[in-house]
Amino acid sequence: MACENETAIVLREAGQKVTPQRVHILCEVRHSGVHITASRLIEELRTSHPFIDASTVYRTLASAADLGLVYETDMGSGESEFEWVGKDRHHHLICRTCGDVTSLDNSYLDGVATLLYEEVGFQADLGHFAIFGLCKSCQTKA
Amino acid sequence: MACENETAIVLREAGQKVTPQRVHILCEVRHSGVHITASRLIEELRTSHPFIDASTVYRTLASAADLGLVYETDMGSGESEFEWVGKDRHHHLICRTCGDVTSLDNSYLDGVATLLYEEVGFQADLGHFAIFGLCKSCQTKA
DNA sequence: GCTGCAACTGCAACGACTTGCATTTGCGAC
DNA sequence: GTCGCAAATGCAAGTCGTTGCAGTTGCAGC
Repeated sequence: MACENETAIVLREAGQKVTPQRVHILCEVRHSGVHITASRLIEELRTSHPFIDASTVYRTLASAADLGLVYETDMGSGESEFEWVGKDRHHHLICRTCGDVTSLDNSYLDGVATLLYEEVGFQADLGHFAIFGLCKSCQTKA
Repeated sequence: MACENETAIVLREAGQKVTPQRVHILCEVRHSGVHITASRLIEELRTSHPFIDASTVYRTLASAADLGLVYETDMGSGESEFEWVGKDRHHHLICRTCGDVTSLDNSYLDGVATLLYEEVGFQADLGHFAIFGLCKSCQTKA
């Protein structure tokens, strides 16, 4: 797959060693589409590459998150979810009732980031944000 | 302490049973000033009330958070922090480098909440928010 | 003051994630 | 091609927080 070569290149450019484990893990995240929980990822890897240890998965994901290759988001369920970083930065609206996740364009919070920098001097890292609340359909149901 | 009576009243009004464990736990949160991590809370309770189980602490805090008595915030360290709900809602700016926490007035994010409700129909729960980034002094140091 | 029941507690087991350490491995230098 | 070392891996043990369940307890009604 071209994906694997590309992932390897990204890793090498980031100054990381290119190991089959890392490539497999990151490819899996990449292919999984949107979010994937750590446990689900480990589950999937167990079938395709049974020799990869869970701790390796967590370490790889943590270092990838540090490098900005993936986003790590706490969805409030006690499990972290991971997502391959694409070109567009976006946020997530998470419904407390039904657990539904909606993507939200970056523009909403950009203003806040600018404001914070101008007034407080705080350089907010608003690249990926989880906002909890009540979604439209759950509001009408309640 | 007057605090304990008051806490008991709050609990009863919320339709919860008033047990010594709950009163102790909530008083501890209240007295701890600003934020306190769950593990630190359990630590403190172990000295003052050694008979309280950790699971009771977590359950009490979870139900208190549901009732809006305390805020639960994920500070990104893997440990949740709890804070007694005062009159003012506010947010936190957390520096990724030095770990410093600054309080932020509620007004900054109110606009975002309104915008979200008008445009997406999502009722965001922005009562208490943790924003990660780089604080002023760490920016100049870097 | 007693009774009944729903809610709360404590225990133990469990799942998610981290950490320490010995071994292995990628890869740049020779 | 092979050497050496830093970095990554796998294993096992440990921590943090959650959950199921049986026993206990607050408290409203009598």
